[in-house]
Amino acid sequence: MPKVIVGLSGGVDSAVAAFLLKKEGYDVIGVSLRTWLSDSGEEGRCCETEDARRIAMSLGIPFYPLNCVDEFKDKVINPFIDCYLCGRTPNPCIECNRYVKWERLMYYMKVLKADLVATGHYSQIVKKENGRYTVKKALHAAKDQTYMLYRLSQEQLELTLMPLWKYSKDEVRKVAQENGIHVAEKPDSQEICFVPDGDYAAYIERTTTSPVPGPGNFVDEEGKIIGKHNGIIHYTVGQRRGLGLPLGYPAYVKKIDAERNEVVISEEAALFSREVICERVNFLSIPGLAPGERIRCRSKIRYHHKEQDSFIEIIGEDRLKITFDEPVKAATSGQSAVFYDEEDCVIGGGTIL
RNA sequence: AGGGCUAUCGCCAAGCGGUAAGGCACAGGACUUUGACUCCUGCAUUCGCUGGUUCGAAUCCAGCUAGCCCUG
Repeated sequence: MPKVIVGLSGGVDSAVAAFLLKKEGYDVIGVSLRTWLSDSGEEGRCCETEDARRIAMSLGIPFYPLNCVDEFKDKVINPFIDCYLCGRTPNPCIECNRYVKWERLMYYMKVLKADLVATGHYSQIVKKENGRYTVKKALHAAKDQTYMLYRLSQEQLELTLMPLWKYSKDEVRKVAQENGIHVAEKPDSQEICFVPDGDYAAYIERTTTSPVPGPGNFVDEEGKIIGKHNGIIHYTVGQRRGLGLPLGYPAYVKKIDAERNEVVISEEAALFSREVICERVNFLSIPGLAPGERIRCRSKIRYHHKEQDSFIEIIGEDRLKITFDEPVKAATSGQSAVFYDEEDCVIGGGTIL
């Protein structure tokens, strides 16, 4: 049977993924990626090695805790910080998946002479008729994680198994319970794994050696000063709470102007736009778009967003334009947009400019 | 110095003699493998102060205080 390297996070999902693969007869090896260490030495939710070790032991599979703190810092944390310092809003999970998780899993797959890697993501990997690999929305849309996976490479997808694609979260927990997996009731992960307290701004301030932009002005769309902000890293486009601006109507962040150290405020209606431009585009189900080619798809501009009818087209060197039928709210620079075809497969995605 | 107007939650603001609307802001919670959004809950025993009238006053009266406007 093929030998498969399973990334064990210490949570239920990857544990059950490993369990299912073993049951199917795969030669399963558990691997845990230690991606960061907090000041106190505690581990984040994404890499709780001890839980992972116990899971591997109870499944009776070999287990290797692997250190990738340096890569994680280089590929995820530093870009995350730089992104905020530029007034944008990063999505570290997407970068981590592509450049740390899969990169490392594939590396150890080769080192351990395994054939495949596997994770506990809720997503299906499919090979399209054109020979390209892509991810397809999981059967249970509530847990669909294709959005976080759009940046994976063809090679990564080709050699990956995601056994949970047809399961719901409840079913996964049930499988865990029935088979004595001790993390069956463990809560889902949330927050940024390397910022367990959720205060990412404080994290940036104590972590970076770069100067962090300080307080500046809140301005309205005409540029009129309407208040003081605490520093641009504290805000994100579409944000409402925490502004402290009693304008009489709900006030939202429309734009962050890092150059002027200003945060532009508007009412909700001004947040909508039909066109969104992306960079760093990665295609999955198709090799790319020809100049002038314009295809119909459904696109989402954030993880918790349902896909909206749209067209996509290339408008320049690594620039893709999405045109939505109906305006979408608060497209946020730094977040990702992902495009789906009529079969719920990911066409590709990119970072919103 | 005269005349007028206004004083209700952090901000805005209803109320006009019958026992304090609402919005914004804020806090807490839910949701969530990113950040947001959203949703739910909470948020003035008290109406500038002191007296008075009344069964009953934020609402009427008087004085005081503060702010704004006009005239000098």
